Amino acid sequence: MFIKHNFTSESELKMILDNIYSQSQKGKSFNGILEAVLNEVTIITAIHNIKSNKGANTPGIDGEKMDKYLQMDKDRLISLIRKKVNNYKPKPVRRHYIKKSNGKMRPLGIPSILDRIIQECLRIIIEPIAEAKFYPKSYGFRPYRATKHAIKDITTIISSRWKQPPAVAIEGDIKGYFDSICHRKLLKKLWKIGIHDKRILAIIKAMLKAGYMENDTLYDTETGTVQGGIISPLLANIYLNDFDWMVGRMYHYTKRRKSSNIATDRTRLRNEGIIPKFLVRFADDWIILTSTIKEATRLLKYLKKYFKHRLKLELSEEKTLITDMTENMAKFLGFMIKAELPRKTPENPNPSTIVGKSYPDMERVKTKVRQISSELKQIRFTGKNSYLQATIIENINAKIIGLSEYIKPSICSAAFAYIDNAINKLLHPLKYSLARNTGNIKFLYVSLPTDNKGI
DNA sequence: CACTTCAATAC
RNA sequence: UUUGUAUUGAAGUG
Repeated sequence: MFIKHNFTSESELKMILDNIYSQSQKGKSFNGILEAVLNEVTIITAIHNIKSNKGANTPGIDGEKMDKYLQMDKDRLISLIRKKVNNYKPKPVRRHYIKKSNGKMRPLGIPSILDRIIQECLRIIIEPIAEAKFYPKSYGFRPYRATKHAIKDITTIISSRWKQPPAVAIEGDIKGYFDSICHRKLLKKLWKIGIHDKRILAIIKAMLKAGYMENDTLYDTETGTVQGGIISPLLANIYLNDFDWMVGRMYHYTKRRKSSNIATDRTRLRNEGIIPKFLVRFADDWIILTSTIKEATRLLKYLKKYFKHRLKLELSEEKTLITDMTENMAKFLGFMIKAELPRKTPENPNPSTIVGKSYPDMERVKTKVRQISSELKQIRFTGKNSYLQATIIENINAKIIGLSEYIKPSICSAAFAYIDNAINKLLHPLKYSLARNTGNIKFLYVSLPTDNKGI
């Protein structure tokens, strides 16, 4: 279908986007996308969306900052963007390396501000098309979805009364995912997902092929989508969407599923010899739950080939693991997942059905606590400067709350006790105290010293 | 009550 | 020192 593109207000744009989503969900494809992308309202909202991004003042290769475009006359800016997009030649991205948590370096590609604006214009229109066709159990980079939903999904799958629970996990790790995406295959998938506008595909292709500048030398980008590009997360999800549904069709979304009653369906599938398989994905991190080691091994062998030939991606030999969660824990998104009998309760003194449980990954918690502790020690060197002390404490509070909120959805009492203990030990000699909220969940919070309460 | 802006954290 | 999403906190407008 043709996308309406004569909208004149932001609310009208929102309605059109809602409509695109529901049409796309019905399997429709779209053309005339470029006109909607270059509508004045789209351009203005794109700038509005990204103007206060953290990197708005960090320029790309051309040295221009966001201010320049914010100060520019509106009509001039719009015609500038339209002119640029016509026969689009995006600037190469600026290379910058940042440290990852594991010590390795991550190559960022920083597009010029104008290219970022254009990417956001595209994202606004394309996102609802893709979003409607995405696999429901893909959680990374998607609106209204977070890691806790992915974890919850896994534990409920294990817990939902099975004859033979899917307690064997294939933990998948894709080597250098963003940087390995095959341009040709990605463009095919964009078409397949419903983007039937050749001009849009040409623009995206130009973005992918923009190249990068490092030490005044221009390098080609023959694979990958730049980490730092506004549409990159969306493209990354589109690239793995076929994989998601391929695994999904093996069991959860199989065409053999007929009954609305899950239990009868399950029995029938079992009688047909179909073994449960559930994929949960978060960006490049994925896990498949199945019932036996044998089936997991068989599937993994197939998936390695699938990734290599169908996606031109490689699975990490060391980090792609098969785990029997009744014996060992699987790691996913900073959590440890276990399949075990539930705790004994008066109502259920002899539990027999296995349930899925998630715990914080204590190794990660410990390294986070070490980081926080070293910052906490800085307070000693502030002397009597209470303003400086308050700043440090505010900052540490933010970190403790951030960590607590993240691990809260799992079984976290042991982790909280650990954090509590570690921080308290440091606080005692510093004569600070630890506040604790009164709710049912214990969580840690370094309180401001009483004489600093007013700041 | 609903909406906006600005910090920070996690992946 | 980028991008995306989620979360928490603060401030403001009607």
